[in-house]
Amino acid sequence: MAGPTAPEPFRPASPLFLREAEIRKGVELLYFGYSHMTRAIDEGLAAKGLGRAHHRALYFIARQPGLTVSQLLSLLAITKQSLGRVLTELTERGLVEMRPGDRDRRQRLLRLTAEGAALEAALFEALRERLSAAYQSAGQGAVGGFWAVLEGLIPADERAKVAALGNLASPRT
Amino acid sequence: MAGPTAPEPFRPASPLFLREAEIRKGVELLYFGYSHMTRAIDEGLAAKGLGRAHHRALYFIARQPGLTVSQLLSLLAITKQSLGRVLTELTERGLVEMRPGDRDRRQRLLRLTAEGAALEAALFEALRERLSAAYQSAGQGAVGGFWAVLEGLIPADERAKVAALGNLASPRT
DNA sequence: CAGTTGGGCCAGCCATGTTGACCTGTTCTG
DNA sequence: CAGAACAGGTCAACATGGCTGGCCCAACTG
Repeated sequence: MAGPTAPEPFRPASPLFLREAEIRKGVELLYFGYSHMTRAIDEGLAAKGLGRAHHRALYFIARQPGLTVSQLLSLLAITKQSLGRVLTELTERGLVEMRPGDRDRRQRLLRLTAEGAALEAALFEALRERLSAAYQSAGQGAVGGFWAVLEGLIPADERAKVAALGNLASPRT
Repeated sequence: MAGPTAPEPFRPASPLFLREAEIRKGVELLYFGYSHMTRAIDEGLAAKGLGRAHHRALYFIARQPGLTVSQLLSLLAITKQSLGRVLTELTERGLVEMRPGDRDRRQRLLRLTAEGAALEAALFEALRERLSAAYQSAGQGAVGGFWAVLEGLIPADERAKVAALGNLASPRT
């Protein structure tokens, strides 16, 4: 389409047209990186007869004990139905327990049982191995950049929810 | 678990026990970042009645025109069956075409039709918007770190395949 | 020629997402 | 206090995209 003249010159250009190669590299690394991270726990999950959906629920409940069903729904961005199935299975297996909120008794506050916490910790161990190896091979300086780009991918409203994950988690009291 | 004394001191510690918070932050950002990147194209795909699986195939065929079915299989890490379904649909819709290899006529070399290339380009546009916004908000310095950590998540053997993606792509000749 | 390899395809299963409707309690509000 | 709004649960039905195992043909390779 472009004339035959310009042989890909140095192009500072409009920032919305960063060089395609850089974008493709990001897309691909994000795809493969994410794949390998998630595969790290598949074995452990399969051993318990659980799937990735179960792990996501376990993970966020571990991260924010006492969160409500609708908070979890909004984090996972799936439907009530889909979450319901997963949550039912997890409670039936004694990995998660729910108790009514005391300010609002309609709510169910979710938390892991001891067994659930042990499973989550074991799965997290696999994630930690992968990620900490990646952090190390990249160097500590790289980690900040890693975080910053990913934060930029998350829409502003959701960014707040994600950032809050760490803060509210009850300390080991 | 730790005594009440040490208020989270500077801890060079064993590298396999990086602070849990840093690992969890990485896990979460990777999860949400990946989610939002992939959601960026769902609308465009739905408009054509295609799914994410179709996009992955389109993407890699666009990236490496002329690759064989088994090369694509090894990139996607799914089974022949699963890929077969997707590839059949894409060829039936005239988005992908296959021709026998000339050195080995058992192979099917995959490439996009003009229509397929147009669709891939349109979808890529959505990805580019998201990612380039993220690159910008993070700053160019961050991008290298982003790449480095993700590369560290990919096992060495696969890393070669991924890195080769860019190089072999036929230039716009 | 025999064996391996690249690719295709059948039937069936499973996990996980979706919709839409409808029900129960609980809380909030006029 | 009555009615609306809300948190949550549940049913039925369906779509997508993985998976297995088996069997096939054509082509390449020793």
